[in-house]
Amino acid sequence: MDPVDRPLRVDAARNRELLITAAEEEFSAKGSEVSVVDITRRAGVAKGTFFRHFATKDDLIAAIVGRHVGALIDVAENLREATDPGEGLLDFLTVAAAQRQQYDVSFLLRAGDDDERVVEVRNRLYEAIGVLVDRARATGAVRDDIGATDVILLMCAPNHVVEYLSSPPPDLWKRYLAIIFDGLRPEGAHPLPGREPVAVQ
Amino acid sequence: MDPVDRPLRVDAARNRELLITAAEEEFSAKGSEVSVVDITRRAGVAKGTFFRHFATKDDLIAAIVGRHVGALIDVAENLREATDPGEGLLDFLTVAAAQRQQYDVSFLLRAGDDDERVVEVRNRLYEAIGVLVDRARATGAVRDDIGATDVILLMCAPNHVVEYLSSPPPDLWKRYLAIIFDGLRPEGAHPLPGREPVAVQ
DNA sequence: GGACAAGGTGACCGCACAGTCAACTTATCG
DNA sequence: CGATAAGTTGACTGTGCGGTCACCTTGTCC
Repeated sequence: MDPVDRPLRVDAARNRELLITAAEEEFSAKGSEVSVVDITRRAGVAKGTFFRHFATKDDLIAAIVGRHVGALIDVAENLREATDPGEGLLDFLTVAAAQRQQYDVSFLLRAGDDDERVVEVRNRLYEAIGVLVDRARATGAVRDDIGATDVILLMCAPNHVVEYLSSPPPDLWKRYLAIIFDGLRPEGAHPLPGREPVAVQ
Repeated sequence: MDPVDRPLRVDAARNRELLITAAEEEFSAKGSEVSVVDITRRAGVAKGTFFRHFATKDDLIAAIVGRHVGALIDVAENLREATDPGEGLLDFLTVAAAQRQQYDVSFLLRAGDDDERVVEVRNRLYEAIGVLVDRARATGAVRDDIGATDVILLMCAPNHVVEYLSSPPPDLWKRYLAIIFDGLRPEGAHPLPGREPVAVQ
């Protein structure tokens, strides 16, 4: 339908990148309470420019999520071949938490978000995590009564819990990832109530 | 200073209670994104009535936090005498999570909240938790490299993680409390990176 | 270099929000 | 009762938001 996939003019490409970067920085600094003018002010462009590149604010969010979750999917897929699957899963969770420490877009993954692009990339990520969890469980690196959904739900917790501090040390999340991962190990595990929830979304 | 502490007129007392209850229900249903008109509509009173009882929206929030956190402080103080301190700590975390399942006001406890009434009641809660953690650690029920601040930070995680599902089973938090508490036990604990953060706020 | 489409701009719109207030209603008390 | 202070009401204000658009600027291509 589109006549040609004509490339962006150089100034347009630069402004688009400025907007995405500015948005990441704003979301990182202020959480989810960021307005379009906040973003354009940091990017140094006018409001109209924002809406030339992104039809709605949610479009920009989908672009950011695509970028970050795409990177995470790559990490997860590379770790499929890890010789020690338990280490592979822990490595993935570490990379994921470190990424969120810089640009936390995890609130964009919460259920109830109806944007189809976000849902699609989220599902691809969750499939990739499922592979890592299954391998880790098969080798006894994690307890056998947990599944991929459990890991997905717990994945963001190390980053979230440190937000109760007003200025947490930048790598405090490592401490809570270690505690939670110890809870996933088979040694000294107490039986879990209920059953694994069926799926995310 | 006040001339007399004259009691509220009966209709005023009833409306005040209606507003607090309606606010709890709204916060419980929609999270933190609740407007004053949402609350007054559910309470069945006009907007002006809200602002006669609470000077600002934050005043109402402080009243709700006071009520809920006060109840939690009572629970923590009663569990000081528990014969098994490990069970006592787990009982406290269970009651706290169950309470949040109904009315989650944990977002009101996040750092950066400047309301002094909220800060004061929060600190009293954290002191009470500190006693429970110290006793549990002294008897070897929890690993010796964690402290009260760690438990405080992890306390809300079981409720938060289930919010990534669109309609989680109502007691799914029990599963993640069990996993996290297993991570706090001494059996099979791997050494933690970093050190315990100094304090909340 | 000139023509023109692509891109940039900021005043503007409609809306939802927290908070105000003058006019009205009612519980309380002698 | 009747008087009056206490409480209620909803239209109103000001602010900030996401999004629009007519006009202006500039990169691109011959």
